[in-house]
Amino acid sequence: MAAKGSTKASKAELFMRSNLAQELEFLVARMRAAGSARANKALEPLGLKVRSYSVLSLACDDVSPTQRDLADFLSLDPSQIVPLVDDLEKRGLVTRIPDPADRRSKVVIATDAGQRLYTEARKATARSEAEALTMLSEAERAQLRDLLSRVALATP
Amino acid sequence: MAAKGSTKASKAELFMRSNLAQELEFLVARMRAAGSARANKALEPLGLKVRSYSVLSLACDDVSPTQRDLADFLSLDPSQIVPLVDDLEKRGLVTRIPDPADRRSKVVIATDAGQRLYTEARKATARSEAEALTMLSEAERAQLRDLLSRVALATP
DNA sequence: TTTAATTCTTGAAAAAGTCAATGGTTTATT
DNA sequence: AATAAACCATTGACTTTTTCAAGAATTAAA
Repeated sequence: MAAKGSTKASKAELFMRSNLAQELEFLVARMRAAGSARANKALEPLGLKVRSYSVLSLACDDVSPTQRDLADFLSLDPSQIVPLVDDLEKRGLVTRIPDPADRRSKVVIATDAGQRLYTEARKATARSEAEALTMLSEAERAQLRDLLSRVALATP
Repeated sequence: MAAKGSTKASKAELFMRSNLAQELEFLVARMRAAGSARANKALEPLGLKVRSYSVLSLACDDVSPTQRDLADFLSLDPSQIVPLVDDLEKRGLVTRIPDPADRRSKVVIATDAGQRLYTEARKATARSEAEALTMLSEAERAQLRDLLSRVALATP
């Protein structure tokens, strides 16, 4: 093959040096696109997506999340939580428990079946995350996790 | 006010310690949600969104992106690029130039007006990014940028 | 030359996001 | 205590985004 102006490899490098590629917002969006595609694939055999997995995870945790809590923490509209919990509840993975302290709220708690499925799902997302981070050392992964959590969990 | 079991502050801390909050995928999704909301607001006065800004940025750069390049680099379907470029082109900010080397492709290049708007828009996104990173030192921001770019720009 | 791939584009369908309104409940104000 | 204001889950309408498949034009491979 003769020189054709630009090979595929050098073009990729060109894009990596673009101004946009230096912007954090772009890098985060790109990482999220690749990451959620990969995670969705890993979760598919379990009948979960990133969204429903996130709800299930919090329902398994000891945080006793109300649906409002879920909406806030997952950056979703409260109306989006409804069908997510509906689906998990229909499948017997979580239950809505009216909060005794505030009967407006419903706390979403995992059933035993939900806990078991979560254990499997967590393995899948861990593998998926490891795949995404092969180019980083263990120390670098810890560093990235620390920096990201400080930014992502900052109280607005 | 009497102790009510859990204050709002301690509940937030509880969520921050949840298993989900340790997952990179989740942190990235959350950071992206907050970041793109903020950036969209910052770009609104200029008639841009994160998407159209990204296209404009690459059209201003010296990478001569085809629409396919834009789709790949921005993690979008090629059919999503069409209306984005349509809009920018209607506003006289970019032009579609048929690639002489491959007449199937169209290279998207910014006009002078596009370059000028981009200069303003870049200031807005820079401010937006700075707002999001107030809790990090300059060294930590550089570190985060480095780690993120190594992950987000890795050749799949 | 024929076949296969690729690029842009269109259009349809599914999924996700936004927003206002409602019934039931709690908090704040008077 | 009574009234008003605020809040939660849910519904429904609406817009935007995403995903796919197909087609015309062009290039690459056989």
